[in-house]
Amino acid sequence: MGRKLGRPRAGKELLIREQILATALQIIDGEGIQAMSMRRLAAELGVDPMAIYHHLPNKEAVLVGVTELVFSELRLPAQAEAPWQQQVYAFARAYRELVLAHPNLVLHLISVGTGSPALLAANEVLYAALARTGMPPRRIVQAADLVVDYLNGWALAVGLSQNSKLGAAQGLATLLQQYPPEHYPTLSRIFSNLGEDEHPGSIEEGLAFLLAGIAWIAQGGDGSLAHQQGGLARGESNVPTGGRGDMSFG
Amino acid sequence: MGRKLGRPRAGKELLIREQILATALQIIDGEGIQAMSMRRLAAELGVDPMAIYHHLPNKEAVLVGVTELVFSELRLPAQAEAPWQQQVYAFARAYRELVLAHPNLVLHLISVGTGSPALLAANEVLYAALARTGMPPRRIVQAADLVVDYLNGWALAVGLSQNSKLGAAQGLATLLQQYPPEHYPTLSRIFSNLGEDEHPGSIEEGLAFLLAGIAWIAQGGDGSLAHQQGGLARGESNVPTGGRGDMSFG
DNA sequence: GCCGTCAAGTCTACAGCGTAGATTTTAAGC
DNA sequence: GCTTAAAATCTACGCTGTAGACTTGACGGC
Repeated sequence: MGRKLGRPRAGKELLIREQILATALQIIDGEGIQAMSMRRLAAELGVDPMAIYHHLPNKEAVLVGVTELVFSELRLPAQAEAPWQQQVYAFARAYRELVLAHPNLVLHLISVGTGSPALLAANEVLYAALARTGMPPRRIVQAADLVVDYLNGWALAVGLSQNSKLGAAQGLATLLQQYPPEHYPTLSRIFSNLGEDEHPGSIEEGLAFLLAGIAWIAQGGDGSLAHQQGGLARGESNVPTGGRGDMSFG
Repeated sequence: MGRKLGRPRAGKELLIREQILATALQIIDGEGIQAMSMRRLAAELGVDPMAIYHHLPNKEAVLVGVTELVFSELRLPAQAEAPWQQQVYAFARAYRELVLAHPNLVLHLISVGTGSPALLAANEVLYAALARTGMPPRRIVQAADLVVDYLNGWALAVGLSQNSKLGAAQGLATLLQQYPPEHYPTLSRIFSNLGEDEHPGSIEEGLAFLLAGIAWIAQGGDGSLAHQQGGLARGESNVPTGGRGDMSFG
């Protein structure tokens, strides 16, 4: 019988860590993360399920390994001479490419990725770009958190809308059609006056808003509501800008 | 034996949809979403696992029901007179309260929530606030997407860091200590010049940047890199602002 | 009052999951 | 040459979601 037992000849091992992770990524990219079971992965490798455990301690380790494999593809063009806005754009684009290449892995990219050295390098680029604004460290960290949170939120939306191929706003528009227009007047008005050719995968528009805000505050804007026509005068803002978690309504 | 069979007396039903969802939420809040199995839920209700299926078609329906239950708690103060920035803040705060009250449900709040009528009402508030900036519909949708994506990214970070109680930047700082400072010079410099008392749960600072950017563009800023000292002069920006998905590096 | 239909709950069972433990064979180290 | 350890397999356990059959009692129509 073709039943194989015992340790294989040298160099004839059936499995290596690299192959396991590559195959796992293939399954995830092709059929989603829920299709990636240890048994399925083993079948794909033509091997007993338990064989994998000689190379990786458990399923979580496989997923972490796959995530690090993907993050290792992250390559940033270190253009130290460019304006900081372009550097942030470059950071965002690199992350965007990763997410669009592996949308089914998005959740793990966001959660597991934090521990990856490749991500540290990427953050070095982001922080260096933001440091060139001249803002104090505290503001830089806040701005970086803002950029990262936005990109993660956008990435998650991409990952979730993989099936429906709709952006968040697009899904809202569809849902809206089930109700009479007067029920949600603003939404109805705005979406009826909107062109058809929006592309939800874009990240530029959001970043444009975001970088404008960072630039404003870096220039000396106080982040309050003061610099808006018809807004509050400087000093009478009642939105806490440096508060310590006071979010109550009262 | 205490073995119960058959249809119960009128009014003596052991289960109602409402109780099932409330108990499921209790499990999720207390022990995380992975603890919420149908068997566990049934045990908590003192009932056979299959009994649940007479009230909800499957586990996914339970989770959707729980999500809608939580979203139904979302109540926005409709202060139509306030400046639009404060209205956006109010929207963000309401969402924040929801997330902090049920961090273990974050992923479902983001993904399943889209179909909930309560979320439509919340979006009506957000869009109405942004419409008061005077921006054209296309910009309003972009700004709303930005706000929603940021809040979702922030919420996901809260959900993921529930165990470690660390913010994204805080986790970065910890990871950074494993390497010599000269390896990631900018990160090292910034984090060493940073106070200890950062509170990662805050959303105000990010929103301050974000609203500043929206206000700038609403005032007539073009969203390019032009309005930054030392940046590009107006018109020579090579960052696409109205592009159609052209994200290539070349 | 009676009877068919349906609803609520139980019980059994199945396929799939992650993985612990024992077993077999062979490569590598002393 | 002997010992140790590694690679792969096999079996088995407890867990999961849920399909299907069964029991009992409520309810509507006659």
